[in-house]
Amino acid sequence: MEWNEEAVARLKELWAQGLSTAEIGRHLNVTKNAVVGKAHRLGLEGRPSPIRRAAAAKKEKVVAPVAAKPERKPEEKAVKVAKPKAEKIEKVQKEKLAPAVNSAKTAEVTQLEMVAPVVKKEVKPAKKTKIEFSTPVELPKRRSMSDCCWPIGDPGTKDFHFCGAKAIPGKPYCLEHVQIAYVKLRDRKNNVA
DNA sequence: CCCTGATTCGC
DNA sequence: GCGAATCAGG
Repeated sequence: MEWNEEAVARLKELWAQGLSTAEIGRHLNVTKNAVVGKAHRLGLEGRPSPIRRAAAAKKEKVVAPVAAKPERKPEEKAVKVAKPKAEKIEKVQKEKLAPAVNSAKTAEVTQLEMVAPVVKKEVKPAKKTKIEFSTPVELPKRRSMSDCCWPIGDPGTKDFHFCGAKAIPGKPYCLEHVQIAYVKLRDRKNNVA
């Protein structure tokens, strides 16, 4: 991909509009990786990412020394200095210690087992969730199963009601609302634009 | 399994 | 510099 000025300009614009990297990629005929890679290199401010590698790494470090003395002061500098190389070394060491353990989650479990190996097989019964109904609102009743139950108006308000038209056999909605209700994910996405 | 964005690293 | 591969969360 040749990132000429025009391509970069479009990338920046679409990025600023909040489009996803994959969407921008579609517009520019490149992959999302290309987009995010370029954005990264351009120093564009990233959007909220689902993953937080830094946070995850921090958590690992916090979780590990559970049994350690709590008196130690946090070593901000030491954390800041950590570099990719250090991460690699850490990873290697971790693998040496526990070859089968790779995720932070399982690492936590391992820790717990080491602390209290006797109870590791304890099985907790399924949680019972108590369902409470708060100030029930009288809902309009669908007259019969053959009536469309597409909601109209805001639930909880007086004029809220169901469509009530003749429903398509086997479906809870009439023809009009069946068409709204059953939309393929991809199409819905494109329609929203 | 679909999506997301971020990072790594061979090219 | 580039972006596929990979990671990791939703």
